[in-house]
This record gives sequence, C-alpha cells and structure tokens, in this order.
Amino acid sequence: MTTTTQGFATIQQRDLVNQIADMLTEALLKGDFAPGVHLAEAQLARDFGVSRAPVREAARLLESRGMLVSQPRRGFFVRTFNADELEDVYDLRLCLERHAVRLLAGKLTDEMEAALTHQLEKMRQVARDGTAVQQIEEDVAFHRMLCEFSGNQRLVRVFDELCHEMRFCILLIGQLYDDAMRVADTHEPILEALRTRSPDAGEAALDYHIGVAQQRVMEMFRERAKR
Amino acid sequence: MTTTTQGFATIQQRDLVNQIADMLTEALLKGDFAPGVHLAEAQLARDFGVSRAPVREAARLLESRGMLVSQPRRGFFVRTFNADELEDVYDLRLCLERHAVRLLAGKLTDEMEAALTHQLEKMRQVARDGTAVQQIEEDVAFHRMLCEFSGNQRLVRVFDELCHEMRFCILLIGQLYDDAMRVADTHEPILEALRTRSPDAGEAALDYHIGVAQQRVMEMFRERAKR
DNA sequence: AATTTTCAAACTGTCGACACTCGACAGTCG
DNA sequence: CGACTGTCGAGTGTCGACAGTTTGAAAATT
Repeated sequence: MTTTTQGFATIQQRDLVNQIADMLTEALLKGDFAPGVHLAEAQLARDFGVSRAPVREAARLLESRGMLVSQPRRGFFVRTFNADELEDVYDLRLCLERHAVRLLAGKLTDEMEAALTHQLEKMRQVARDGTAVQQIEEDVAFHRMLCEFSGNQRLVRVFDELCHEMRFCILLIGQLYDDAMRVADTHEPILEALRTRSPDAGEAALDYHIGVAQQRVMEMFRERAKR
Repeated sequence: MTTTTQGFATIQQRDLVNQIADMLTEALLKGDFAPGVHLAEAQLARDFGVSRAPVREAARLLESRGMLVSQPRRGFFVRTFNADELEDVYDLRLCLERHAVRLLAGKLTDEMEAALTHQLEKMRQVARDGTAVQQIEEDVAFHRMLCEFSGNQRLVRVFDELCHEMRFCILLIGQLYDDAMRVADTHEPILEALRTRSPDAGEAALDYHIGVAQQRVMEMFRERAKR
C-alpha cells in the first residue's frame, strides 16, 4: 500500500468516461432528467465539451447499472420504474441480505461487531443533524457492511447494483425519512440478533426491517404514480 | 480462430456490437483465450474486419458481464477465476434459487409444472444422445425456469449473469458430466417438492442438488489449478 | 378537416486518425 | 558491473467525419 512512492498523482488523468458517468449519475439522481426521456449523445457531448465516444461509453456503463436503457438505432433513455420492478428489487434485496445475515451470524468477529455498532451510531448522528441524502447513504452503508462481512464478494456486487436502482427510485420519490431516528433504531434488532449469533433471529429482524422499508417506499411510489 | 473477415457481413446494419460480443463470448467459452491474457482492440478489430469502436463497446459489455476486466490505459484482459470467486458464485446462485423455489411453491400453475416436466424430459433426452454443451444448456434452462416462474424478473437477470460466469468456469474446466442421466435425475426431487407445493422440501432438494454440483465443480477446479 | 406523403433536421453506428501513455530495450554514465 | 536515461514501438483514449436511419412537421391529397 503506502509505499514510498510520491503521494501525488493518481488523480490526474482519470478517465473521461468515469467523470462523465459520475456527472450523469448525479444528474439522474438529482432528477434533472425525467424518466423515459431520450438522452442524445451529441447533445450531451456538447454539454460536457467532449466528443461522443466517451459519452457513449459512459452511457453503456449506466445501462449496465440499470439506470439507462438503450434501443437499437434510437439511443439511450432514462430508465423508468413501475411498481412491479421496484417490488422485484426490494424482494431481491431481502433475499441477498437474508443470506448475508445468515452467513454472518456464523462468523461475526469482534471487529465486525464494532464496525456495525459504530455505523449504527453514525446513523443516529445524521438522523439528528444531517440531510436526507446523508441519512440514506449511512443507512445503505450499514446494509452494505452486512453483505461485505458475509464474505461473499459477488453478493456485494449485486447488492451495489440494487442500491443504485433503489437510490434512483427513492430520490425520484422525494423525501422518505420523516423520522430518521426511528428508522435508525430499527436496525438495532438486527445487530442484536447477530451479537447472539442467531441466524434465525437475524433473518426475522431483517425481514421485519426491510418489509417496513419496502412497504413505505412502495406506498409513496404508488401515490406518486397517480399524478 | 473464427475470423470471418471475408465471410461477408450478411445484415450487419443491425448491430455489430452484439455480433462481436457474441463471437467474443463464444471464443472465450471455447477457450481460445487463456485467462489473464491481454485483448488488444486493434488486433480484434482487424480480426473481425471492423473498426475499434464496436470492439470497444463489445468489450465493455463483456466486462459488465464479468468475463473481461479492464485496467485504465492498459486495456482489456480475460477474467481469471480463483476458487474463492467460484465458490461465491455458487453460493449466490444457491441463494437466488432457494428464494425462487420458495416463491414458486406458492404460485405454481399447471402450465409451469408442465413446462418444468417437459424440460426435465428434454434433459434426459440430451443425456442419452447429446453433447456436453447441450447437456449443460438444458440443465441451465431448467434452473432458469425456476427463476423465471418465481415472477421476479430482476432475480432472473442476476441469475443470467451468474450463468455466464459458471459456463465460463465449467467449460474452462473441461468436461463435467460423466453421468448426465444421473445428473438429470437429481432434478426430480425439486420438481416433486414443487408439485406438493412445499417450500421447505423444495429448498432442501435444491440445497442438496446444488451442493453436489458445487462440490463437483470446485473439486475439478482445484485439481485443474494445480497444473 | 382529417389523413397520407414528403422532406429536412437530428441522431446513431461506424470509421480512420492523432495524441498521449506505458513498457521494453539499449545506450550512457558513474 | 549496475543504475539511470533516452528512444521506440505498441496500444489506449479521444476526436471529427460520413452514411444510413429515425423523427417530427410541413406539404399534399382526399
């Protein structure tokens, strides 16, 4: 890691593709583009002041993340979500995290427990004084830890993909956390079950926690869809 | 390799990228490229008789499918697998299919049952007179049906990704099915559990079935890794 | 007025070219 | 003899251009 090589560098010539992908992602999450709208390569290229090639690649990247879809000869469009798709995402997420918790219950180390406890504390902190975006990020970070500590890296990758989609939906809905502190608290039972190394209790706690979140999101989504 | 440079480009107005991606996939699965080897864009472009742009995009596509990896300024390399990664893939697959079977047990229709029964028959048929590739494909098709009938499309997408990786590994190992008929038969208990609409029995049958498959693949993989 | 046809602008898919970077090799200097 | 430096070839990142397609609206027809 920290070899004696100079500490500078490494930040300079970062790919245009990644920069563009990041900007596009941000713009999408901020809601600058309505779902279903057509993204013209040439237009974006002009906006970013680059040629179409890197824009194209960035768009492909976002497509693989499920934030854009492409149609042959027609180009890229902002991904639209319907209630069923959103439900699938949450269902799959539950499937993954259940598995993660089950694995984790059998191998939880003190370091892991400390990290999770610390993360929960962080959630409570931003629940007091933090933005909605921060609250969502810290929440996601907790769940991501569960996946990461499970030891299955492939599972983490899928979880990350799902998170992209969930963020996309959630920020598309508007705010979500009316009582962030209570939301933070509902993570406690999961951690508690892990502390006792009980897979079943962990799974049950998770079922309840994610079930509530899903119900809440779905409700707001359906309500919003009416307009 | 299959340089169809002059083979003439039928209706290539359609989508060069997908054609190239398919050819590359086939070449990878056939083992034309050793794991870890560098794929030069210009070289591939010459081989395919096209420019670098579509090759690049196809490579990005395969990267998102986990068959290639890229390093900035260095290009694309054939994905390498180690035993841990392969284990993660199988573990995740089990997680997904368990969930699928659980869901499916509660909603199995006659049509679905018929389709699964038919697929199982097909597996037995290619077990008698079919190539190893066919046997693998029909096997995968059965499991894919389980996912598809679960109703969660997002789950199917992840399953497909995993299949790509598993195929990649399996064909990299060499043959697998020494007794294809017996392998086909081990799907029967899963179907039987579904017929009785029992989630627990289905899960148990699946656990056993995939557990055996994983053990077998891992064993061969480790053995091969020694060389 | 409604519907079909025509047509031009906009856009995508693909291509060839150029600049810059990386790694290897050889030559230079201590 | 070994370490450093300059050079060269290979390869990626990016660009501008061209051809064929799609789109949307004006023009023509019923």
